[in-house]
Amino acid sequence: MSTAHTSWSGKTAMADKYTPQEIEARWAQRWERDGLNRSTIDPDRPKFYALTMLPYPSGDLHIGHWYAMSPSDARARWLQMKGYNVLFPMGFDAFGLNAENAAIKRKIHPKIWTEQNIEFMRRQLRTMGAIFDWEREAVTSHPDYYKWTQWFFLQFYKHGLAYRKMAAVDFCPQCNTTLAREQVWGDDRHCERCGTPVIKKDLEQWFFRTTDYADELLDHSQIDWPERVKIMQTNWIGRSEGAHVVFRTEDGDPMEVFTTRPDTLWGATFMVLAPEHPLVEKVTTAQQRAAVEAYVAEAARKSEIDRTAEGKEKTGVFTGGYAINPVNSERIPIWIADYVLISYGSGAIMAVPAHDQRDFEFARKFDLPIRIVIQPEGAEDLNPDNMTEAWPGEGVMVNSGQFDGTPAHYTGDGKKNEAVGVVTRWLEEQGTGHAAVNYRLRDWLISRQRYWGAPIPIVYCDDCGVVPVPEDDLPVLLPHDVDFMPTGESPLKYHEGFLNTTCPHCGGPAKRETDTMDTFMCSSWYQYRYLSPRYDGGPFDPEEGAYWLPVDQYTGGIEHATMHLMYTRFFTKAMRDCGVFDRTKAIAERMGRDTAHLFDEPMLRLFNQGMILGEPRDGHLVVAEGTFDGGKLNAARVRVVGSLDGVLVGAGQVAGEVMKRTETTLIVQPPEGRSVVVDTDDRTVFDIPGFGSDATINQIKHHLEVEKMSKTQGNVVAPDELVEQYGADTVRAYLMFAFRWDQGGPWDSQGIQGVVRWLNDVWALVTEGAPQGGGDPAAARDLRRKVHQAIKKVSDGLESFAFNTAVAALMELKNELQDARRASKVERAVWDEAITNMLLLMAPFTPFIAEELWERTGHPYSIHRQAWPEYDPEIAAEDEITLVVQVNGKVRDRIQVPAGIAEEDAKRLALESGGAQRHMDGKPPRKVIYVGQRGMVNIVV
RNA sequence: GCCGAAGUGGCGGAAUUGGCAGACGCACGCGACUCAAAAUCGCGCGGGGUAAAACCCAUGUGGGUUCGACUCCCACCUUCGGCACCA
Repeated sequence: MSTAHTSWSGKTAMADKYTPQEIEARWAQRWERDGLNRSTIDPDRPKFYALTMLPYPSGDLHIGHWYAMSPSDARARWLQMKGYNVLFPMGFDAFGLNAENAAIKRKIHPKIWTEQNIEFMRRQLRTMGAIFDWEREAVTSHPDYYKWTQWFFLQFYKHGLAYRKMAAVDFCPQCNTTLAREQVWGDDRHCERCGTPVIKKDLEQWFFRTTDYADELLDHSQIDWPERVKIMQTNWIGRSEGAHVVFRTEDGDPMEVFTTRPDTLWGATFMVLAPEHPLVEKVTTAQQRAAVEAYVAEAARKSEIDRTAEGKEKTGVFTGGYAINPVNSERIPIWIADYVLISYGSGAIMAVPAHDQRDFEFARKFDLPIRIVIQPEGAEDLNPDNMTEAWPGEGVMVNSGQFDGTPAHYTGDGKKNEAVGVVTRWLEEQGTGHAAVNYRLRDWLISRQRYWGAPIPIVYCDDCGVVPVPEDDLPVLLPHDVDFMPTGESPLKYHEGFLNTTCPHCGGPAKRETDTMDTFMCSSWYQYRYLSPRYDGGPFDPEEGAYWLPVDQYTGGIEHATMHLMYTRFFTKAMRDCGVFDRTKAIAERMGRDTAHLFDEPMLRLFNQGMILGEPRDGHLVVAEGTFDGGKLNAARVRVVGSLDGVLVGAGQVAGEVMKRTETTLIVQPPEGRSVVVDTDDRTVFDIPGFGSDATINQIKHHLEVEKMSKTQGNVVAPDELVEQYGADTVRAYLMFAFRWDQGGPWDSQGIQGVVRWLNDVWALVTEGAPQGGGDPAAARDLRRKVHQAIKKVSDGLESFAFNTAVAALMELKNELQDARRASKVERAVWDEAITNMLLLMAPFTPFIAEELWERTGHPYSIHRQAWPEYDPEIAAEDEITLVVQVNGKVRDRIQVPAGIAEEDAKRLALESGGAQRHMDGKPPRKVIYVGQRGMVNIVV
C-alpha cells in the first residue's frame, strides 16, 4: 500500500506507515509461539539472573510497573545479545491485606479477586515486550507456593530460628493486625498501609531470630549495593559496642545495664529502670509504691505517640530503692522513667548526668547529683554547678579511683575511646562486667491476624503443647468457605473445619494456629521458586539453583531498603544454615563453580530506580453563576473560559481556577481572595469548549501539583491507553529516555512526542531504502565512525543504567543517518551496514520495531538472537579534531587539526592562533599546557 | 538533633570524573509547504552586548586549591530521604 506519507526525500512506493499496534501484536504472538523467551540451563554459556521486584496484583499495571520493568528488560536483552544465558522471570506477590479488604468491601473472595487481577495483569505485562519466561512464573498465594513458605517456617522452627512469645506488639486497629516494626512509620507511629496510628497490644506472636544475624547483615562486603541502602540497613540494625555491667540492688538482686561508656561508671549517680522492668516491683519501697504504680500505669496507658508528643521533657519517679555501684560501692537511688525503653538493651541504665545529655536533663529536673569523671583538656574545668549541658566528648578520667589520669580520646572510627577498653578489661578481671554489643534491630514479628496469607503450620495440643505440622502434611490449606467480618477480623478464628484438628504427636484433639504469615515471608524467597515453580521435591530444584544462583542483578524501589531487602538477606542466610542449599552446593561444585560464598547473599548487585510522579497541571478557569448560600455558591451555570482577563465578577458569580473537584462540588480559587465552594446538581449547565450540551462536571479539569500518582488525586497515567495510542516500543523508550532511571520525576505527557518522531524517522529511514549515492570513501568513513561511536555510547549507557543517554545516542545516530541520506554520498553496502547496526542497537530498547525492520531488511529471524555489535575504537576514532586554545584557562580560539597531531605542533598552532595572539598582549607565555586526550592547549601568561 | 543525597536554560536532562557547560529531547519563536489547520521540513533558542564580531556574565550562595572547577576543599542556604530519649 502506498500512502501519502511525505518526508524530506519525497514519497516512495515502498514506504508505508509505522503502525505499532499491528506490528507489536504480531511479533508478540510469534515470539510466544516460538518460545523465544524460554530460559533453560546451558552449561556452555555464562548465566545471568536478572530480577525485578515482583508486583502486587492490585489489578492495574501502573506506569510505575513499566518504569521499573522495561529498563530492566532492556538490560537483560542486552546481556542476552552479549552472549549471556539470561533468566528474567516474573510473578506475583499475591497474598496480603489489600485483597482481603477489597474482598470485604466488594464481597468478592480474595482468591477470586486476586486471580482475576493476576490474569488481567499478565495480559498487560505481555504487551510490554519483556523477555519474561512465563514458564517460570510464581504466584505466592498458590498452595504449591505457600506450601514451601510453610516448609521454611518449619525448618526455621527446627533450627531454633522461630519462636513464640508474649510481646507488646504494634497493632493497627484499622487493619486489625499486628505489624512488624518497620511497617510502623513516622513520628506519630502510623500503619504503613492505612495511616492509622498503631496501638500496643500484648499478644502471643511468632518471631524469627533476625537478631542472630545482625552482624552478618551488617556486613555488605559480599554485595555491590547502593551506598544509600547499605547505610539505611546499617542505621536500622543500629549496632553499638560497649559493656554489660552488673549493678546490684541493696538486696543483692543483679541489675544488668548496657553502656557504651564504661569509662564513665564512676560518674553514675543514679539508676533508671524502664517502667516495665521486672525489678521495679521489687525495689519499690512501701512509701513510694503509690507514686510508682501510678507512673507505671500511666506509662502503660500511654501509647508511644503520646510519649513522643510530649517532647523531650523528662518524667520519672523515685522507687525508694538503692543500687550499689560495683566500681566504687556507692549507694545510688533507683528511679523509673519512660525515657528508658524496655525493648533496648536490658531496660535499665546507669545514669551519668555529667556525660550524657538525657541523664543530664533528668538530673537537673529532679535535682540529682552530677559528678564530673571526664575532664576535657585545654579548656576550663567542668563544674557541675554551672554546666548547661552534658559533656560527651574527650578528656581525661577523674574522680575514678585508680583510673584517674587515664586519657579518653576517640580513636579511628570515632565511636570508642581508649579508656573504654582499659575499664572493660578491668571489669572483666573483677567479674563485674564484660564487653558487649547491642543492636537496635529486633526479631522479625511474622504473625498476622488476617486471613489472606500463608497459615502458620503449627497446632496447639492441650497435652503436647506447641506442635509443628509434619512436613508431609503441608500445605496447611487456607479454607475457601469463610465469612469475612466487616472489621477485618480473621475468619479463620471462627472456621470450625480449619480450627479443629488432631495433634500430630498424640492424635488427640488440637487447635490450629489461626494467624497467617507476614507477606514479606513470601517475597523473601521468591527468587528461588522462580527457578522451578512446579518442582515438588523442595522449594526449588537444586539442579536449576546450581546453575542460576545467585541473582546477579536485582532492581526495585528504595522503599524496601530496610524491609524486603533485609528479610530476603536474612532468609538466604537462614536457609544456608538450615542446610537448604547443601545439595545445590554439591551440584554447583561438580559444575566447577566456586561455592565459598555462593549462598551467603541472595542478590549480588542492586540498583534502585526512582518513581514516576503525577504530571502537574493548571485547573480550568471557570466563571460560575448562581446563588450564594452562605459562603457557598449553588451554581446554575459553570462556564470554562480561556482567560480571566476582562472577566467582571457580578453578584452571584465567582471566577477563578478550579483547584479541586468532587462528584458535585468545585473548589474555585479567584485570582485574589479566598477560595469558594461551588455546589452543582443535575440541573447545573456546564459550558466547556469542545464538549456539547452533555458536558458534565467530570470534564472539568482541576489543578494538579507534582505528587505521587493516586486514584484520589486523579493524576494516574494508564499505560494501557498510552500503548494503545503510541505502541509499547514508544512507551518503553520514552520511560528510558525522559528520566534518569535512578531518580524518576513528574510525568510529562508532551515529551513522548520526541520518541514518537524518533521511531517514525527510523521507520522512514529504513523502509525507504538506501540512498542513491556514489562511493565517497570519506563519507563512508564518517558514517562508520558515527556508528561505532554510537555502539560505545549505547553499550556504556546500558552498562551503567544510564538508559537516557543510551537512547539519546540512538537518536543522534538516526540524525546522522538522515544527514548521510541527504548528502547521498555513501554506497549501498555502507548504508546497509549502518542500518543493520542501528537496528541491533535498538533491539533491547524497542524490541518490536527492531524485529519488524530487521525482517524487512532481509535479515534472518530473530534480531533478538543476534550478537551485540562489536565496538571498534579504530573505526570510532576521529581523524580531525577541534583543538581548543585557552589563554589563562579561558577559551579564546578553536582550530581544526589532524587527530594524531604532535604535541609541539599543537602548541605552536595554538600560540599562532588569532585568539591566543589577541589575548597574550605580546607577552611571552609563562607556561604552555597540552592536554592531548581532550585536544586542548592552555597558554599561561 | 544525627546520618545521607541532590541543587545546571522555560522544562526533562548531558558533560568520558579536573579540561570546549547545556549532548539528546520537550516547549517556544521565525520561515517553508497548505485555501487553512495538523503533520512534516529548514533555521533559531542561557543572559548581556554588537551591524556582525570581539567581549562580559552564568552550573544554589560566599570563599579557597589549581594553568584550568558543574566536578576537589571549607562555610552557608534550599530541597528531599533515613534514623531519632537506642544508654
